[in-house]
Amino acid sequence: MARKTGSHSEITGPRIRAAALQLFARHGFAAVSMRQIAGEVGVQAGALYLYTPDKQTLLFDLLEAHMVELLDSWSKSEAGGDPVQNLEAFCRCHIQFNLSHSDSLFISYMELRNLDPDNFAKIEAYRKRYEDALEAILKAGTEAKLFSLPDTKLATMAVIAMLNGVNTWFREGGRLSQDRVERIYWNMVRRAVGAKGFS
Amino acid sequence: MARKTGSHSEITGPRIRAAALQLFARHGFAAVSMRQIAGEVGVQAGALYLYTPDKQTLLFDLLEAHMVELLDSWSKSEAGGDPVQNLEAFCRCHIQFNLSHSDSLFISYMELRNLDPDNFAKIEAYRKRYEDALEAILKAGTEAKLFSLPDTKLATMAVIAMLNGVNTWFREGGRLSQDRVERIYWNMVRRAVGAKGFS
DNA sequence: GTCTATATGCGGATAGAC
DNA sequence: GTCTATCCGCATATAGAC
Repeated sequence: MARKTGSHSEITGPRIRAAALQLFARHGFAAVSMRQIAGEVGVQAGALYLYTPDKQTLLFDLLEAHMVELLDSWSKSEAGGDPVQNLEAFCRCHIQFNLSHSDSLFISYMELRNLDPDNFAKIEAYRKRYEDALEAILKAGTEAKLFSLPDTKLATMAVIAMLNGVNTWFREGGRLSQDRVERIYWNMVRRAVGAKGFS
Repeated sequence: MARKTGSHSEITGPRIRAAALQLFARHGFAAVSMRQIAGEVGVQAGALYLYTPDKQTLLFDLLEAHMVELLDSWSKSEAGGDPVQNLEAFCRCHIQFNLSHSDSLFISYMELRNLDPDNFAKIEAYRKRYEDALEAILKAGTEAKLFSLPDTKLATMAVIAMLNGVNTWFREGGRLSQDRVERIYWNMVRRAVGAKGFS
C-alpha cells in the first residue's frame, strides 16, 4: 500500500525477498511474475532490479539464506552430549526450524529444479553438510552400540524425510501441541534407529 | 520424429500424456509450454487440443491416473494377514510403486498447488483414501497390542513421509539393491511403530 | 487428425524521466 | 529510489485449410 512516497530505503530489499518467498511458496517460482512480486511490495516491476540482478538470483538468494540459517540453527542447538541426546536435540531442532520457516523449507525442496546448475550445486553442498551432521550422530551411536543400524546413510535420509513430513500436516492450534508432536516423532525416531533401553 | 504422415491414431493421446508427465516432472507444470509437449510428441501445438480441453485438465488427468493406479496397486497387494504382515506388504508395495512411477509420484506432490480448487479436492480425496488404508493397519495392530503407538494418525503420516523419501535418493544399480532397501526400510518402520517381538 | 496462421495477452528485463 | 514506457518474445487457445 505504500506508494509514491518519493524515496524510501533499505527496507525495500528485505520486503522484496519476503514477498518473493511467500509468492514462490504459494504458486511456484515459474508461475510468479516479477510484476506480482512488485505489486505485493507496493513498487513497480522495474524497481526490483535495483535489488536483484534477475529472478534466478532472487530465488537462489532465498534458498541459500534458508540453508545458512538452518545450519546456523543446528550449530547453536548442538548439545555435545551422547549420541542419544544429540539425536533428540537434532530432531527437535529440525522440527522447530522447519515449522518456523515453512515457506522457505517448502521452496527449498520444490524449486531446486529451477536453479541454474551452478546454483544448484551450491545448495546441494549446503544440504550435504546438514545431512552429514545427522549421519555423524548416527554413526557415533552405532559404533557405541547405542543404536542398531545396518546403514547410517539410509537412516539419515529416512529420519530427515520423516521429520520433514511434519510440515505437510501440522497446523498451529490443531489437535496436538508442537511440543507433543516433537515428543511423538522423537520416540518414533529413537525406535527406528534401534536405540537401546527403549522398547 | 514422426511427422506429416497425414493421419495416425489413438496412440497420440497416450503419447501426449507420457510426454507431459516427463516434462512436468523435469521442469514443472508452469515452466512447460504446450509447444514443448507437442514438440516431444512430434505434433503441432494445436493438435494437442484434440486430446485435452486445456493444460489444466491434462495435469489433473495425470494426477488422477496416478492415484487410481496407486490405490489399485495396493488393493491387489493387500495380503489380508495380520497387522504386521499387512504393514510389511504396505511398505514394500509403496516403495515398489513409487520407484516404478517416480515421475508421477513427483508431480503428485509438486504440482498439487497448480490444480484448480475442484480438481485439488478430488485428488485430496484419493490421497485420504490411501492414507486411511495405512491407518487402518496401524489401528488394528495397536488394538491388538502388536504395535505401540500413541497416535496412529501421526504414525501414518510419518511412515508415508519416510517411505516417499526413498525416491529422492534411490538409483537403480547403486550401492544397494531395491530389495535390500525395502528390507531396511521395513525394519525401520516396524521398529518405529513399536512392533513386538523385534528389538 | 494434423497443420498453418493468428488473436490476444503476459512474461522478463531495460532506458530514461523525475 | 522509484516510476513510466517500451522492447521483444513466448504463452494459451482458436480458426480454418487440407
